[in-house]
Amino acid sequence: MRMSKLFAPTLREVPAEAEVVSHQYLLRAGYIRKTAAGVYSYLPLAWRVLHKIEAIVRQEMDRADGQEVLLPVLHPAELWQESGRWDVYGKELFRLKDRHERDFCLGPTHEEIITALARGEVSSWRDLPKRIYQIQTKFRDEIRPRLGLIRCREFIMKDLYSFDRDEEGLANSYQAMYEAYSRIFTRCGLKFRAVEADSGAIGGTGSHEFIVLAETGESVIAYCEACNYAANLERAITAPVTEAAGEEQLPMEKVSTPAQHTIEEVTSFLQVAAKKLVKTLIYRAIYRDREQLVAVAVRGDRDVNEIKLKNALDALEIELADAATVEEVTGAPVGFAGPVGLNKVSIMADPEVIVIVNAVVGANEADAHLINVNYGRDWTASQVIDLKNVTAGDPCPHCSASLKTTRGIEVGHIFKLGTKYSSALKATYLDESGQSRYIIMGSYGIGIPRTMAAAVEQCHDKDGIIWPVPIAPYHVTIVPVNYKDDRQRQLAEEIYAELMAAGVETIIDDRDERAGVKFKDADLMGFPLRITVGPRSLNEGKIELRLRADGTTWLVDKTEVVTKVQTEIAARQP
RNA sequence: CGGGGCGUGGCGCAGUUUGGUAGCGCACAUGGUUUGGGACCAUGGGGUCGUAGGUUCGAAUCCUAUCGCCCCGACCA
Repeated sequence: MRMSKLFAPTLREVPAEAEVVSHQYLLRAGYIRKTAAGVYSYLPLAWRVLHKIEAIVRQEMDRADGQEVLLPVLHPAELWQESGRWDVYGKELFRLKDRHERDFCLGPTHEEIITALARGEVSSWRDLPKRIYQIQTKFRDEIRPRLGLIRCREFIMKDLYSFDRDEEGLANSYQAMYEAYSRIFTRCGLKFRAVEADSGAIGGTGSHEFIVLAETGESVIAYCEACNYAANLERAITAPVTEAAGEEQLPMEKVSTPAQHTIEEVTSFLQVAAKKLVKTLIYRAIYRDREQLVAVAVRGDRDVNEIKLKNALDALEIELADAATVEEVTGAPVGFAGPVGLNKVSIMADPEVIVIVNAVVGANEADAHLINVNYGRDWTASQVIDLKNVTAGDPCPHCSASLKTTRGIEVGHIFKLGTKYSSALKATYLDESGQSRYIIMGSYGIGIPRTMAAAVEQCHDKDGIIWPVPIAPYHVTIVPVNYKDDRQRQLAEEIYAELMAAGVETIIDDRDERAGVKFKDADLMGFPLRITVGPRSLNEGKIELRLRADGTTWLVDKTEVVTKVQTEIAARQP
């Protein structure tokens, strides 16, 4: 490709709307342009990168017995009503009507479509297993699109659905996908971790997320370097605490703590560690037909994990109760709630709380706390269940080594669905004994543009993108320092022709621009290799080959350029 | 949806407080000088100041409404 013809307008300045590096560089280097909030046009360079990612995904899906199809974007409401998600999916679903006032939506995911397809076409155990996938544009009316390509309202996703006869079959499919995903992201040249995830509203019995490690990510994960434990913070757990040793239980006592509301205030006022405090929060749990208030007790140095709480309560939504409600329930202003004598609501306690000896808790009256509170003697919970966020340094639940935390971008998610959709949509097959059974399903997604953005988040420097070779839009760019110089131009064109003939994906910067401009653009666009044709090396009869990643430069003979380029590219294909 | 911020040429911004008919840098075009890390000089083109009402002799500027965009939160494969 000739730079003079390439449609990749670069920007010197950072557009004001771009906050994260992937967004900034993809805009500046001419890969994408925004069409509306969370809706982007992919320009030629981006489209090449996306194709490369898709090609890797296809190969691995096919290798794992996936079969590619293309399903509709436009979904009739009936299928979504049948699964119940027409109501449940909420405002995130893009809805529309046709000219006859019939309801449709734009597909945010395709469980309904694929399950409806399967129920018509799969009838016997002989038809299973099947693994069907597509790469297709999805629509989700996100509450807040953000971070450029990382959270869009329209995006390309690979989604595969597995259909099995039983749990064992599902386990096979799930494992096959787990391995395929690991290969995909490895082949894309990305640093990632597969983590245990909350399966959320999608439901099912198991789920892993594939997280590309990057500081700007929306996900926080906890992982152990000593064993292979890794989980999204939403569901990460820590090894159970053992009984605190030795300390003798003292008589409970009320102390005055005027205007000491927060954990920090109380710990410094009473000179006790936050670990000795019980943080008591009042939550409102919302169900389909009712609401319920609960008190949640975690250790003073902990944060409540609202996902765990929501799951434990099996509620549709949960939210912190407002100040008036807290006062009504506890009889005290916010900041003085405690589990002792709290009888208007049930109490859910984190296991760490009940082993504290001589704890400090709110007294349920203004400006007072209780000290030397002990579980069992002074109060009891209606349920003791893990409700906290783990933090770095907590012991690993598997091996007790110290957990670490890091941020990342969720690029893939695999779910065991079980019969959630097959039962709702009546997708059954006849087993070997002639009995009708629901098909056991799994669903497995990869965000393609998000993967591209995640790669940029992970692979860049102050000058621009540094593409991993497997997903780079072009492998090498040739920069004649002065294209108008006959000798440089001829040699550059010669090398270009040779590389093209050898099948190397090459750009030649044939623009009448100053060298600096071409270098800057090449760095910004992130091609892994750069060939510089200029007087310096030309006078020695050599060509310069430079590695974008670390600036390594080789002076090679003209006749060896193609081989050297091919060698360096091959060396960087995981 | 709650909180905050912003809409002025393709991009980045000034001008708004104090109303007087739009400006700077980049990019773009032409000519010249340059040419190994975003050159310089000269000339030039391009903007109903998001939109709609209102106030006023006069509105980018004041008022009202509305649309769009960004950030934080809630939410979310």
